[in-house]
Amino acid sequence: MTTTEAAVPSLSIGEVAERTGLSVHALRFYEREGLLVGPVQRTSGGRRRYTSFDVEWLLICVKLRESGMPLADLKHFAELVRHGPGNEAERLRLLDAHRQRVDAQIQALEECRSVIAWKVGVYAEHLARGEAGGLWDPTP
Amino acid sequence: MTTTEAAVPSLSIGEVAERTGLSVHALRFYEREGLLVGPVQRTSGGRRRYTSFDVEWLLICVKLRESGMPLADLKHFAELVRHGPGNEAERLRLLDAHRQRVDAQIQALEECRSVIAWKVGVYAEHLARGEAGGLWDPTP
DNA sequence: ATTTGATCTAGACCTCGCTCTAGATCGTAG
DNA sequence: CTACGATCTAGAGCGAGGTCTAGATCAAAT
Repeated sequence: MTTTEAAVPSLSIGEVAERTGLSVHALRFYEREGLLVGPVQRTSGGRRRYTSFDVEWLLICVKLRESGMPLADLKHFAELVRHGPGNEAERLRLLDAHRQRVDAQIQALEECRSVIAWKVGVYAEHLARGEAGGLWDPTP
Repeated sequence: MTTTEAAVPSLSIGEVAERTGLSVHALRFYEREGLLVGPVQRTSGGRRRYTSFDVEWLLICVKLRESGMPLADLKHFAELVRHGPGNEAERLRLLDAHRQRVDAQIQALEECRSVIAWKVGVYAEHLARGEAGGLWDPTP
């Protein structure tokens, strides 16, 4: 013990859950599914200890998941990183493909947004006019 | 109440599937789940005939679903419309709440996008430099 | 020493949103 | 009339992504 603690903080699963927004269940699930780059360290008593690298990786996972990357792709990415250098081109392809999907998703959402906003406007106007106006039903 | 009888072509389920992008299975499923405003008309032989109103509504449903509205909310919206006028304020709330969620989603995606784009940049640069550079692993 | 709370494993279970199957019927083309 | 494809119903099945349970163990506080 003594001086080395500050360099490798080593968090418990609960602390990691707090920091990543994932539940402890999800953390264990991700590990089982092979979504982590390396095996999580354990204490003598068998409890998980996460390094800051683990947490960083998990934060990336969260971002990728948030943006709709399937767990399978995440797993693939983790495998690539796990096998070390030499496959950066593939990692790049994977990420870039995902970025493109995200772009498409943003575009689609913006289109939806404008359709919805227009509808909201229709209803708002209708209400403002004291609901006397003609609002035909299969909502215009 | 509509002006043109000829403008109500009455489509089969297959045709509606084509036009909406939903499968025939999904169309029957949506109907069972009460996601449609009215009951779909039937031929004497029991086959569904969709009006252009049905199709319009379904196209709205598709947009709302695409942007992540759960079927339960869609059902609620359909119920409001089904019960006719008088609840426009609630319809407005429902749609506007969804619009806000979509906005948040777009924002989140844009954040993800920039994180990913940055990472793509890191890998690309690394590769351009002939992968001699230092790429530490839990992907920087 | 005891209690309390966090964590452990393995595996069952859940929600969501469809998708598919089976077996019957309809309707049109030859 | 016969075939054949589209449609019908009821209900089972599926894949994704977790979530939850049971029963045990660990670690810290009283």
